[in-house]
Amino acid sequence: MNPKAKRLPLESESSDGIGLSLGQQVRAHVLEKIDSGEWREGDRIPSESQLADQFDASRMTIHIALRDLAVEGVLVRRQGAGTFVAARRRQSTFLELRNIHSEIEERGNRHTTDVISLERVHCDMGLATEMNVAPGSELYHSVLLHRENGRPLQIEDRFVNPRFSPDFLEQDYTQITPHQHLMATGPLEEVEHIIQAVPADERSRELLVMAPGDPVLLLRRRTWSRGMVATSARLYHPGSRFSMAGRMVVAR
Amino acid sequence: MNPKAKRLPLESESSDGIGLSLGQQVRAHVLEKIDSGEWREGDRIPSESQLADQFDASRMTIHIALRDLAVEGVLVRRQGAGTFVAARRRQSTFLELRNIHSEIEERGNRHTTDVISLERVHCDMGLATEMNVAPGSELYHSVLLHRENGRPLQIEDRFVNPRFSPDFLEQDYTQITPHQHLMATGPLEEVEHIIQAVPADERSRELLVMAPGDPVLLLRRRTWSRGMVATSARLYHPGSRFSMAGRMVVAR
DNA sequence: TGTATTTAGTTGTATATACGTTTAAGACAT
DNA sequence: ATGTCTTAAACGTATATACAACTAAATACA
Repeated sequence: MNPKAKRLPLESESSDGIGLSLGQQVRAHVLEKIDSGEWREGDRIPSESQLADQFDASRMTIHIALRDLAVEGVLVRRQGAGTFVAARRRQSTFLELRNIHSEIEERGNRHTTDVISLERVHCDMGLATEMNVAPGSELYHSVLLHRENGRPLQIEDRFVNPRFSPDFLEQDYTQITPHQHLMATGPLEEVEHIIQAVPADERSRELLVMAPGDPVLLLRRRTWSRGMVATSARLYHPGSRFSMAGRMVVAR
Repeated sequence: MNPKAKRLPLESESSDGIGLSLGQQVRAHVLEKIDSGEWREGDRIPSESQLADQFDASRMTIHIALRDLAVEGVLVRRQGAGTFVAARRRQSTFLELRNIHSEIEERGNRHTTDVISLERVHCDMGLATEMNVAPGSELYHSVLLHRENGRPLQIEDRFVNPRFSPDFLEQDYTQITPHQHLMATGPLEEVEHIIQAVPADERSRELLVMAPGDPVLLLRRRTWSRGMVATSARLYHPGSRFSMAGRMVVAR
């Protein structure tokens, strides 16, 4: 690299990095490439030297920026091989977006889905609050029954914001899960979970083939994407056949 | 600092850092000081220059080591002020060690505890497996009723390994919670949580003053410390008055 | 006494350089 | 086709230096 004038600290002229230090610009650049999807999981990103040329920075500056991202788990670096986009961080079991499909398959069992209903609805006040839309707005509503080896395990009662997923009703939910479709539709930004034990209502008792007196373990989940409530789901499970477990090693 | 001979990479002579790079030695040193309790939360640690002298390293080497620890959340660094030991990382709501006392107080309510029983027991096969001790071993057993503003909210049914906390039975659980006592007894290493919805048994219905048909939200928790199962607890909550909620922003 | 101002100390950022370590791919011989 | 060797490329670690930015305490001043 040619000798270059000392740059004025904290005074950067780059088009997309106003006010950011060089290292921060590099960081932002990498995160933007990943967020935009241009660089995907496992992709190799440009080498330190290439980025150093591109940003007119020294290799050490690039090195430290990438190193930080590696410590944070965004990148994986392999000496001699290169720098790669890390696999998305797994969340802890409870807060993980529990995907009934993967869950069942991980146990080596067969997952099937019955579509109970799939329709447009207009929301009432309560639902409008829940989905953060205007009362009376159109929403998509699906009710599915998930089975493990034929045995009912979960009723998925879901409302979807059409603005988030306009083609939600056109999918074949015997083939993919709404979860899969929605995850492919937009980036997950925030999740809210509420766990409750409730008495079984009639629909649950019938669809889930529950014994009298057996309560329901209800998981309510709202997810945010692109700044809106993308979907709100109620997941009903038979208390006698379903529990949620998580184990964690305490940090430090 | 005096000019010093180039050190042979990866060949360190320090007493407690055999085979570790300089940066790793610094890292290990800092973590050891924190783990041993010599440096506590909020303490200011030696400056980069002091550590550089101490390790006969350049300030940049120290800087990068401390910077990494800051990214990981072990340290907090304030330009101009110094480097401090960070507060212990909070865990996410679900997996957080839910402490009924803080939970109630955070809502601005009054927490009281009834001691239902507190005794020595000898464990059967199932309990021995659960606590990972020999069948017939002595265990401590406590049953407490936690109230929020006088209203029953949780039955805490707990077994404790005497080897972990020999003085468990001598505490006054109307004043402190077992949770507080146990946390002060040893470092938390691992936690297992299982959440279930179960029909209310007679004891729960009575103690928790539950309506007929109201199910119990049961949280089972085992914690490991110093390599053993320190305690196993069953926390019973009235389904109609209790839910667990958690909200998280998705990483990245 | 109370308020600015200065100053020493500390971290933040960046560069240029040097050499070690690891990986993957190509060359080559078998 | 297979295995070995070489080599270029990529990351890892460390140093010395320079200056910017910030903080807290000391100092000067009104």
